Amino acid sequence: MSSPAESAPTLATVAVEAGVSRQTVSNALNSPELLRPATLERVQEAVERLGYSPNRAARNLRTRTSHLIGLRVEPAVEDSANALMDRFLHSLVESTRDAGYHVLLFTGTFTGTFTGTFTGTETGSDVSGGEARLTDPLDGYEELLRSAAVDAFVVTDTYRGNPQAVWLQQRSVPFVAFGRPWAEPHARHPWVDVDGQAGVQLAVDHLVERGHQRIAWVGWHKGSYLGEDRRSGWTDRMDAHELPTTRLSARGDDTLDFGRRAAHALMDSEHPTAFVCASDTLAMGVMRALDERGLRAGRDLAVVGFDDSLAAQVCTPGLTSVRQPLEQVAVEIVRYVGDLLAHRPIQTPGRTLAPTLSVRATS
Amino acid sequence: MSSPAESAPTLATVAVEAGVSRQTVSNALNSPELLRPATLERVQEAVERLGYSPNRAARNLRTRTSHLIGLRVEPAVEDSANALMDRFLHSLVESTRDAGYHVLLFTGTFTGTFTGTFTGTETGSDVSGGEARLTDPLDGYEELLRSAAVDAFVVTDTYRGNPQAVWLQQRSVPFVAFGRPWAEPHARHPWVDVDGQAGVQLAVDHLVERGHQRIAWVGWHKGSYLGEDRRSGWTDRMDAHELPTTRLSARGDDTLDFGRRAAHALMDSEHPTAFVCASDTLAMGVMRALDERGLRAGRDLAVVGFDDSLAAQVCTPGLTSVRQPLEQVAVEIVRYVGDLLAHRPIQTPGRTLAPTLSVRATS
DNA sequence: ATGAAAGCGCTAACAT
DNA sequence: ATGTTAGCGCTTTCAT
Repeated sequence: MSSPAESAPTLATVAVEAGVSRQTVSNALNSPELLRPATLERVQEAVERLGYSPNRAARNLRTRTSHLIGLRVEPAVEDSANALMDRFLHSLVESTRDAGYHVLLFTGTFTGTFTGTFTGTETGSDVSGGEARLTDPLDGYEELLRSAAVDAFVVTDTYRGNPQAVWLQQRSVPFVAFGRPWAEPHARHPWVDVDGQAGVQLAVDHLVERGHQRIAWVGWHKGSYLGEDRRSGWTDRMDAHELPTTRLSARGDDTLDFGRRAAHALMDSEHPTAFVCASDTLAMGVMRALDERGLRAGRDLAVVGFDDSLAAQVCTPGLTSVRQPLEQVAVEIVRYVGDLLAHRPIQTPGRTLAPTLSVRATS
Repeated sequence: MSSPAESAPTLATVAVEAGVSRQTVSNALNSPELLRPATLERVQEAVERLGYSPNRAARNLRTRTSHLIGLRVEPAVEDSANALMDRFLHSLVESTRDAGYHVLLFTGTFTGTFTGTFTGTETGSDVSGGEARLTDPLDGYEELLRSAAVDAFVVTDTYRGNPQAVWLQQRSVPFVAFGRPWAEPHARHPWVDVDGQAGVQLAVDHLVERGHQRIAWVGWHKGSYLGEDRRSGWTDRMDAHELPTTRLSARGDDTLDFGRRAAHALMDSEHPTAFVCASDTLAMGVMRALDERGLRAGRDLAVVGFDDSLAAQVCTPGLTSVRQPLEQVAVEIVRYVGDLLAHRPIQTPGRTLAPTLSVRATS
């Protein structure tokens, strides 16, 4: 690279430059403790002088590893506050780098378009309040693995009932999931998850401390494991505080409009003083409903969201929200990937991390 | 993969299965037109039956390509509405896939922490209203290139005055920039950018149509090329409509708090009826200021942001915002990457795309 | 249209 | 502690 014309140096170039054999250069890089200090230094100087970096393809071919971790990205959902991906992605890239890996992004091919209300779990989908693009949830994984393009996968969309997990496990594909294997309690792959129940408990306790008694839940359909987990934090703590939950719960799509309509319905009949929501998107819908009634979140009623999205941070008034420790999630995931690839036995197959509450003006 | 024990099939396995030589299998994959239809079909059946995918490392070693495109990700900035990355990233992954490539993510190593107001352009930084993590803007590129891990880069943070572009060009690194080479008008690398001036013009015309006459600008520091480009859309159209701009402009950090303070200051002395902002983050700050004065965006005053972030979409009232055609940006970038790697001459070194205006309740 | 030979750059296994 | 040999799986000549 130092001079554009000459081709990149190889092990052989460095070997000649340092006056040693190719193997010694290889050892200097991979097992420096084998070299006599003087030789090591001579080789390192040559490496430095030539600007040598070992060719990845050659190394990958020989070692049968790529030091790449595959991550399938789903389309960003419009009209939703769910911007977790940015934060998680960077944390993941940083963690993988510290472990000597890189992240390879891929995507599924779209198999069609779906309009209506999403209910099933057999295909991935991105619901944006109406239209969704359907993708085969397994598309892309197989080819990357067979071609040895990646060593392992990080699977993030397991919350839909993760059909991937079953398939990947059957094929003994190395992967770590962000999300518990809800539908398969006996699954034995490593996973990292955030305790949604604990997060909502934090929210409820916070609201009770603030004097609220009629606290409503606005969440997702009954079929959603994640949704029910978060909701259980509400029922648990409400029961513990001996507060009513009857008719104070609404379940539906993860859309702004459902949050809005649910809030209107609840306010019409049940007069809650606070809303706890399964997502920031729903919370934004609740805020919209309050606004439409001339009410103000934080003064007239309290609202708490889930995800601590950028929208929660910058909207007015600032939305109190449960924050997932994504940085820590990424670190734990990469640790598991390391264990997997080193064939170290996985002691605990899963790890649940505790979220925190970002308190802002709406509560 | 079909049976966990047996190792992955290779060209040789397929050749035996199909009763041809290894070379013929290779041809079937890479130059199918060379084979007689009957032979081709026989080979394809064998490929299918064995679940064969060519080993990437071996192919990469031989062809000296990786079919990987490197993208450096910067940390997600907290307390900012700037969630462009999600949308852009997915578009890029999709476009690259269609072109037979994958995206490899990497990150710079942090060299320190910075507190205060960002002004320089010599290092990358992420300003989050106070503390920033500094990274060497070139870190990571060189090693990936020397080791042939990637074929080319997509460089996204060129708006800071892109020191990368100069360095990468000097080394004749193949890369395409998202963002014009503002500081180096004679740079000859391919780039794709969005016309910020045109976006703001759209916003101003929209507001004038709505009857506004005192339209204020809330933007970034004078040193920001991007910021000045967007601002010129305001001055241009204001002049064209023969509307005043004097003392109606504020420039500062890209933070919610600056937007808020700027809005207060402008309202105290200049009584604007509308605000056009260089970013959604600033617009959110303006909305905060309005709220603090008991005013309502969309009823009492108009506000327009830039980026069409998720926050703009879900906040109440919905924020009118300039939307960048990121999907198209990604497509154009990948087209340039293809030209670059195929050594096709680059006809036009840069391409500017027109944004649109997403009109919502604040205007 | 198909096959044989060579070699990309590296590291594992073995020898010294 | 260093050198020698072989081969990972593929594609690029070149020959048939």
